[in-house]
Amino acid sequence: MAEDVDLDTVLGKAVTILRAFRAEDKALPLAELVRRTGLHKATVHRQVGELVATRLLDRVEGGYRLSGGLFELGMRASVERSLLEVAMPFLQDLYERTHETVHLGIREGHEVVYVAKIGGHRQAAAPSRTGGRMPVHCTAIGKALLAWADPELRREVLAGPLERRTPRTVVAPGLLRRQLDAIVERGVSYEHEESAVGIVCVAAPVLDADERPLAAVSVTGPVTRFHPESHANAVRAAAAGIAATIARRRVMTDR
Amino acid sequence: MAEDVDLDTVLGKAVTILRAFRAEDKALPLAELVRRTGLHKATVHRQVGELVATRLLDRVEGGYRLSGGLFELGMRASVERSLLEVAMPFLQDLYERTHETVHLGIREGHEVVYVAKIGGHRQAAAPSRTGGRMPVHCTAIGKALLAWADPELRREVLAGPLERRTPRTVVAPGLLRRQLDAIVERGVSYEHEESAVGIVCVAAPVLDADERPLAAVSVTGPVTRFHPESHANAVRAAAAGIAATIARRRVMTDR
DNA sequence: GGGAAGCGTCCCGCTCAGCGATACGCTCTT
DNA sequence: AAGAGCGTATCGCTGAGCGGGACGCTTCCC
Repeated sequence: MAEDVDLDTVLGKAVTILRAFRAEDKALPLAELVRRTGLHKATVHRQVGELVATRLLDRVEGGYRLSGGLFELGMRASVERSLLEVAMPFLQDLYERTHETVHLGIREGHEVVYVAKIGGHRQAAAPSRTGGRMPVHCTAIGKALLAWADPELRREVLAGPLERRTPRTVVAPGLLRRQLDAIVERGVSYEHEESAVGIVCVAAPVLDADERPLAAVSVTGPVTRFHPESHANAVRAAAAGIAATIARRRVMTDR
Repeated sequence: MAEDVDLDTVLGKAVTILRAFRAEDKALPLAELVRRTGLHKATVHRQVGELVATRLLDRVEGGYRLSGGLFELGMRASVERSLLEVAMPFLQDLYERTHETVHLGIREGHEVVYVAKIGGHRQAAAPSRTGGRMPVHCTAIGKALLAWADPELRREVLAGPLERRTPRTVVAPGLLRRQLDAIVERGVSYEHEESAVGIVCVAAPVLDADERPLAAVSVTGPVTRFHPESHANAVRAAAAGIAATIARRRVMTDR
């Protein structure tokens, strides 16, 4: 999946085990962890015992699962927290105006990490999850972040392989480049069933004083009833509001 | 601030260091970590180095902070996730009807852990944070969870010391017991400046088929403009909706 | 019903990763 | 100048962690 860690330090193994869990897993049996991590059975067994003792894992019938303590710990991560606290009111407004699924995402490497996802009863069946990842090139948020990114990063992504997620995923570097240029000009990015069939999306970047993208906001809906163009202004306004608040409070000094 | 772990296993130390971070900390210097954990300076130094290598900590100017990777990991914790996914639409509705801060919390020991907090621009200055903790006896959510809890747990809390947070915190076991009984009868719990001055709150429990409390929902506002009684029905309805959805989907098998 | 496969648990000797006392260099403050 | 506080580096000792292996259990299939 992503970058592996040290592999043979105690902590490295523990983290490898924790990362073996996916969001969709309810509980994983020991053998499955052995398979996913490639570690020795005895090692995983012992390690997992310690992880339970330190309350990072819960032992449940059918195996192990990530504990609530880990959830607590994760919510203390400062960058995500402060961004989230500033952005939440604007995301709420956006949801109220559209009543469609609202996302807040940041870029990490060539992927988008969703920091927040809020939606109502009729929300579209988007594959995104809070804390989940998606490639940058096939989502509205990702394209917004990429459009305002360093030229070097943009080049990297355009050069690297562009994974095809649906028939409409943009995998031609030339086309993607033209889209990115258009995005900067318009101030918003669109996605038309490029990451999941039936889903469309509009996003706008949260820019700092130097026009660098800190995050991006999006509204997502099913292609059957959702017209991204008609929400472009709302999304732009939300992103601008977040940016202004950040500038005022001077949160997020780095990254 | 709760149960410590093993202390002298590698993982125990690492977790102790991670737990030394509070939600309000931006970045902690090495020396502060040494102070909070009580570990040897050299040990913390090395350990912290490895935590950075495993991407659980970020090194930033001024020290270290919990990384985005930890946030990701935490969001995969299954219990919190599934509860949150089911509850979110109802919390959104509740926010839209009240435009005050909405909380979702679960009980862990004698404390409440906030799983979600959503609010708008005018939100009350509540001390709660997503992933944060508060004592059960001084919050509306806590009292709701306690009112429907096992008699044994109720007894434990009533017997234990009841920390005074504000002049209005209920610290008399007799009074608290009478409140809890009234809560069960009414179906909602109230808090009048018992955890923080200026803040009032109304909460209702999410009950499973056996009437055991899985979580609780609350609406919080400043005492100056917010009248908890007038939102009791909305909170009750939201909690009931979540309970019904859980029953239908049969999430949260245990805990 | 017997055998094989998969799983969780336990054991045990080897070795190296982690330990913490100590020391050093740097930046402020006094 | 001296001292305090901090981050970093060194360095032997030792026991925690390692992984090959064995054992008992259940499940599934011939």
